[in-house]
Amino acid sequence: MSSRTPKPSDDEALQSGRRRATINDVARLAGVSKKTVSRVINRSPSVRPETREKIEAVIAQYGYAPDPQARGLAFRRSFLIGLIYDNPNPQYVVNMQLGLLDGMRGSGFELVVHPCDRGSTTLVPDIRAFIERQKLFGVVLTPSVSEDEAVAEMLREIGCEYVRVASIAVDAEAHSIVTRDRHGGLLAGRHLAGLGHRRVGFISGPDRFRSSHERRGGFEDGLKEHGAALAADCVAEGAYTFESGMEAAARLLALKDRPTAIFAGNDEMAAGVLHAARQAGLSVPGDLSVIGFDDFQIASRVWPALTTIRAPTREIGRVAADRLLGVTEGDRRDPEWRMPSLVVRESTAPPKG
Amino acid sequence: MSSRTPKPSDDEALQSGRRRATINDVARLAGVSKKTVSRVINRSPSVRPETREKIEAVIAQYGYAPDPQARGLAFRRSFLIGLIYDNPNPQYVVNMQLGLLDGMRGSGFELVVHPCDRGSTTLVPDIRAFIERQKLFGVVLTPSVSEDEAVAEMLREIGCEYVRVASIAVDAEAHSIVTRDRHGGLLAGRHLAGLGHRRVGFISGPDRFRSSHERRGGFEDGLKEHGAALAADCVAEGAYTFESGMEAAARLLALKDRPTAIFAGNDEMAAGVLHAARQAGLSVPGDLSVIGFDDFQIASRVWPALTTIRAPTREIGRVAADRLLGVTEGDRRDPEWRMPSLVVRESTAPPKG
DNA sequence: CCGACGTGAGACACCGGTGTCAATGCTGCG
DNA sequence: CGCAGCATTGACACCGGTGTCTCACGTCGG
Repeated sequence: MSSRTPKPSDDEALQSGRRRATINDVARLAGVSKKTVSRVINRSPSVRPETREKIEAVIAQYGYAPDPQARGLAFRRSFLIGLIYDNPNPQYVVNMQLGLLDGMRGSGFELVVHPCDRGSTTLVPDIRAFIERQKLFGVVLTPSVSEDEAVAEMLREIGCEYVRVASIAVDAEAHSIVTRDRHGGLLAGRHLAGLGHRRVGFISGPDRFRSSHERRGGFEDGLKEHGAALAADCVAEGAYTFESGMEAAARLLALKDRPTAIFAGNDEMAAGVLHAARQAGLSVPGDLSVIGFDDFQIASRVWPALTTIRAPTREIGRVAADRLLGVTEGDRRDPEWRMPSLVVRESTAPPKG
Repeated sequence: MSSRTPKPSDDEALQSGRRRATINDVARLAGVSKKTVSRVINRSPSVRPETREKIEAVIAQYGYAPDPQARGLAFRRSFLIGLIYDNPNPQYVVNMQLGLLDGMRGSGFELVVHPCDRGSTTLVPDIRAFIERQKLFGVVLTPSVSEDEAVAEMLREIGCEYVRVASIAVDAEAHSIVTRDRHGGLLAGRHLAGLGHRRVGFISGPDRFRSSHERRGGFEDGLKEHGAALAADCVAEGAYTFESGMEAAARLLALKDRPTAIFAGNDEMAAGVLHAARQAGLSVPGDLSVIGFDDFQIASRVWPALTTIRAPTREIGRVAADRLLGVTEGDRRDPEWRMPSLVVRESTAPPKG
């Protein structure tokens, strides 16, 4: 009994559940030192099995759980994981959160959310302050912050664990989760060209998003497989927003030789394309096929429901959490399940005539 | 100088910024005890102005910020706020998060997200474990967990600060933020009846959501103002989901004397109504007016764009954070800005003939 | 001039864990 | 039988703050 005996009232509170057990209580009740209890908690191998069992019995009996704050203070590190994002799409954010929580369940870690502004001049110090203040265990970065090298460098400098979710490998394997946007684009290209479309349009996301380029690159590859190609005048830049999609589509549909199909960089913009088509008096998919990217809720809410590329955002989130927490099994297991896939609905059809 | 002098290497690290300053450093450099520094941090009045200034100068010079974990350990409380929700709508969740973060900015608190399952039999113990483990400062509950009395009682029992966001006052004023769904329903009723609709339909949310009843109640009030009423056969129960809205609408549209307008409990279901109308060969708003609730992104993405009731979710979030952190000014200032409001788009029109 | 009193500040223990190092007991070997 | 060597365990300091109590130092009234 290394620690001072508690006042009777304290012990009473513990018995009745009004007070949570601490490591001192467990040590006292098990008749060992708190350090040994600490060893059991941390799975140190140098504890005799019978001692371990005795301690574990007390832990179970009183439902003891170590205090993350005290533990963190001693470890100089908290049990919090930060999600740092700069993404206008709520669907993406929520799915990513759900995926991360899937991967963190039962780990004792919690998720702290931190939206930020990629364009801010104080981006790096802001993120740094956030991490250092809370002594975060690690952070997950999603596009487009994940594509910022200055942020990554700062993270390395301060020694913070991190995982970057991006459409290409932007970092060492341990820090990078690839979303294979290029493959998604390929599926879109194959699908449209396979239906017989030859003059097709593409609406990209913002230039600063790596995914904009990957989706386009894959798209062109897919078209090529069927002998089609993306004409320069059929490319318009959007901003991954509904309005930008609508405007970009209006431009494409105003061309003399207008495309018979449009691949929009995400579902939001694809919804904008549908509106533009309606305003131009074109029917979808009769006069114009439309394909999106993401397969978020909106894809099935609009009319006609969008053919789109499903991005496994939630699954990606789970893998990111696993990676951060050092879980490695299941990660390589069948990488297919976290590849983008084609979801055919009603917005695509062969071209007329 | 109460604390031991650090090794020269430590001091060097501090100077170069490689090590963050602690309260001991500040105390030593200011020539006071750490307790006095603590007093300055906590705005204790019993510090002489000149002493305070001296300490504040050192704090500013070294960019000292107290460690939330150490502080939390001593306070027996963390600087984390939990968002506990059970809401299938990502738009709602993200807007609420943004609002909370608005209110928390600069406070030194962080937001931890915690989705849960209202239907789970272990709901109360799960939430309790979450709070006690992290010693949360407080939590924000949103519908429908916010309407669970067992959860609220547990929170009171363990002495956790909390704010419940709900459509009616479910608790003492300090713990309750009212979203005035009834008023929103009223606006919808006035709008439809004002346009001349007399036979109108209503699709409610799930029974366990208080908002389902409030929106309906307000709706009936609004109809009554114009001498209209909600017939019993024109009410269908949905689940606040797209599919449920579609199914409920299909039932209403199959009535012999079908309604000329439908008020759906939220935008997701309203989108479902649009699909059902299309399948029934009805044009909106020509043959059928549709009005939703929330004014989330989807409302303007569908076609025709939805007339809907805008719920100021983000603003509500900000108020919730203010309330939790004890900010009271600005709270009562102009309550209008956080009332639901009518947004007229293209899905409503006077009935034919 | 003296004692009561209020104010500002420090000493010390404590919050609930972990790191370091020394002590203990047991085993195997010369 | 004596001792090196390993496996276990504990004592103690420490992580970076706060609560409690004490003390030194005026000030003021009698």
